[in-house]
Amino acid sequence: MQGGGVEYVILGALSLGPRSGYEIKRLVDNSTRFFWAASYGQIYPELKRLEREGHVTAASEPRGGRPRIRYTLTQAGRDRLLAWLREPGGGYELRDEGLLKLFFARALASEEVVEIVRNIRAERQAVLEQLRAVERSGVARETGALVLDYGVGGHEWTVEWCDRVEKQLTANRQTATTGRRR
Amino acid sequence: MQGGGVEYVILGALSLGPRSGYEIKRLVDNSTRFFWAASYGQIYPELKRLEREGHVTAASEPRGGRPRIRYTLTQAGRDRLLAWLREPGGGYELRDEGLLKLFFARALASEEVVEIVRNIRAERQAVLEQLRAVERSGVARETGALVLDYGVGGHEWTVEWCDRVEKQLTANRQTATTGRRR
DNA sequence: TGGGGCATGTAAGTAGTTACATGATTGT
DNA sequence: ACAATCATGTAACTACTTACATGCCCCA
Repeated sequence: MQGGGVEYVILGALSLGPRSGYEIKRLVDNSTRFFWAASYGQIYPELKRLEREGHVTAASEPRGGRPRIRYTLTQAGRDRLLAWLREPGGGYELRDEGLLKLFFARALASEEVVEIVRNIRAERQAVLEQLRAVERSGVARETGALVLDYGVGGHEWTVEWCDRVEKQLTANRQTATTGRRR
Repeated sequence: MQGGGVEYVILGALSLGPRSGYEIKRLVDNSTRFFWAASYGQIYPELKRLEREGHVTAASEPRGGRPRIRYTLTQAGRDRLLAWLREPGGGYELRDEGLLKLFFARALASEEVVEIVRNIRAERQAVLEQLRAVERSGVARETGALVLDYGVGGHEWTVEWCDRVEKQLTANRQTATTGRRR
């Protein structure tokens, strides 16, 4: 995936129908951002680039005195999207501060380690809530619902994992304090 | 978390004992990279910055004619690490091309959607294999083992999710083709 | 009449990757 | 003699975020 990847977010968003940059950003912010974020600083310049390359067309459609540029996918753009969808690749990258902390938590007392786990749990629980709100809002349709299901399920699993670990850590502390083992 | 975050990877790595930049990179590549990657282009300049700031000290310890700079955590550096570990924050960022494809897969026939799911599965299965290799190698100790357990469990869950979805999608296709429902 | 949302855009800065340059040592 | 690994470093580039600038529309 050369060129960053915003390209496909935009092509994908426009495959659902013509949209303005602002509307694409809205779509990103309440769906793809959970697995692929994008800022205005990426979206607007990329829309211009895609227009130059003939993958989208731009039409000025002001709403009242408010300017508005509606972008539409061209056939070339649709072909590009389909080609990408059919490519076998599909890597992922994660940057998780909570896990990084947990990884280096040896320097802490076990009560403090539990604190980190609780923070991770709270964080994921909050995301889970957001995902469930998306679910209720019914924004996700068709295949989009699959990804949502993955997100909800995965976060539920993570929250349960945190609960298990917390119990395990506090149990260890108990037996250690009581001196029953180790 | 200002300043990018490599800072804490390095501080954390050095909390396990003095190390060279090269050795830190090795540690990153076979453990933290799964949730926090770092390149030489980040590590070496950051080590110099941390030295200037008094969080680490550098000592030239050549191995034969081969140069080698061994960095050691100072008390200030250890304090910095502990302060960060105790901060409540702990966000995460994900960039997953497979999920992005799945999200926009409406443009594809259902056999091709299955193909995407299979690709995601293969990708995760490969990571799972790597994690299990780390597990067998016994590199992870103490709290590091917790994160490894999370990684293994999470990837197992994902692989199972892919299997469920694949079955579901092929079943739908069957009934659709047979005309039994919808 | 003021705040929030709609709407577009960019400049400046930060972060990160990649590729290259250099060279010694160890094991086969 | 050759490859792999140890070891340090940087220049150039790409990517991304943040903050700002601008201004209209709608509703309370």
